[in-house]
Amino acid sequence: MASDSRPYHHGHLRPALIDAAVATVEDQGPAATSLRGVARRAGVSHAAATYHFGDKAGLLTAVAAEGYRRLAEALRAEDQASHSYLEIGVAYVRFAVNHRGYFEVMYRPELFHPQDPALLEARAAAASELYRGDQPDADQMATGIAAWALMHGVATLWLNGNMPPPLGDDPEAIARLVAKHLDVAVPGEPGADRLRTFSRAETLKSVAYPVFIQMTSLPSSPIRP
Amino acid sequence: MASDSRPYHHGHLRPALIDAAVATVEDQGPAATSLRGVARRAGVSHAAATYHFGDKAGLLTAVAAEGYRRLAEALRAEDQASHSYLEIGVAYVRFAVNHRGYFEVMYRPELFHPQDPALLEARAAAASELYRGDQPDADQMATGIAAWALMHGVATLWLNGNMPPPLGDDPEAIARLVAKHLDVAVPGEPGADRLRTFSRAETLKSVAYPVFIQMTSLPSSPIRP
DNA sequence: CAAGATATCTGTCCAGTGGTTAAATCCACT
DNA sequence: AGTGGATTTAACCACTGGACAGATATCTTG
Repeated sequence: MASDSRPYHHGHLRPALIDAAVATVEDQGPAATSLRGVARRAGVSHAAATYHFGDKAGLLTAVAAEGYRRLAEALRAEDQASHSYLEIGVAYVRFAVNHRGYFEVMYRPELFHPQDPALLEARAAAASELYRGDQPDADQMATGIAAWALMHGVATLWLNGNMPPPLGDDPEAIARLVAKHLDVAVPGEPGADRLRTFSRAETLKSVAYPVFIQMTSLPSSPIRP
Repeated sequence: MASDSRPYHHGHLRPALIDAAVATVEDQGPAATSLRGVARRAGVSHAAATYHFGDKAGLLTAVAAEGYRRLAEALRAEDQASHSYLEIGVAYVRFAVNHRGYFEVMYRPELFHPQDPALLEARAAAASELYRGDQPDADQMATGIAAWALMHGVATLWLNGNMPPPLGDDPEAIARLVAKHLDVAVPGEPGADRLRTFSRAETLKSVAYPVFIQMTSLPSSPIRP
């Protein structure tokens, strides 16, 4: 009832526009992504997109929110599959590379509405799905940030084309290689010496997830006034 | 001879436009930066900017090139001042934060002409200034990439407003905190066990710089076709 | 099933943008 | 003085994001 020959009502235009936006970001880059181009790609007028999302930033806000949902799902799936902290980090890089359309929007707050309730809720939902424990202390948080920053750095440098070619063209392999240099021991914590590497499942709940939930408390990006 | 009351010829329009572009990126963000806005800021018509840089991407190419020059200068100065590998990493983060107008352009190759000769030369000059040694092997390179990715991740997460507030608002302090978790030992290298931390000057030439020079060999960013 | 009411989408208009081109202005040199 | 080249402006084009009125479809409610 909605696919005869271009009916007046699309039926599922909202998700179709998000898909079109992601696809456009993926092959044109975020800078060259236009509201009208996305609408054209979906086969509707640009005003239809405005109706659903308010403005261009609103569309990209929806892209970012959906991205957080999918990132959370990917990390959760990897957790259940491998129970490996290292592999969760690798999954983060894999997500960035395989879904760069989402990823490249998610970490450019100047492109969307960083205070949008739906976006915040998607982040919070992702976090609450992952996090089930106590608040981390400062040392635990620093450890988690180190892991996150390392994987985020690998992902962004790879996406920017800044990885030295001799390292090969497999971003996941690079992530594993680099992760060997991360020391996830929490200083002063009992058993710290046997947690030197990035691969103990036990550190998962106490190190990575606390960081992820803190992420959701959003520092209301100090970027633009 | 060039500052009476708005002479027809500016005299130093090229650098003035670069400054205006950096300032605009700094307080509007890269997405909202327009060629016309930059020209207005410099007090000239947009066509004058086009004359000097060809197009908007050309202007941002010049911004990126100048950014690489300044980054190299900052890292070199820190090296001579402290001889500390850790502090060079901190200086990288400091540069990103204090000169975000440059930094945010440098790592967005979709904004400029990544193959521009002047840009490549600036990167190469920065690298040759820093690098004076042999080609690194794969292990050394992985170690350097780990350090670079970690600091790059800290810098970008901070710029994006994604650092958890409890960590404080000093990005350099966060960089030092996080760096404690980086293990710069090169596996299988003699003396690896005593290089566990991120602060030995001796590792400087053999770890950080090789990465930086490899960076200049430019993988011709696989990003956009 | 008729008749609003509502949701969804289009067409049109506006100011602003990036880019091109011709013309104007200035400067250096003879 | 005046010619030639460098620099800048002005005018134009196609496009963008956004606003709005109106068209079309769907949903209610009688």
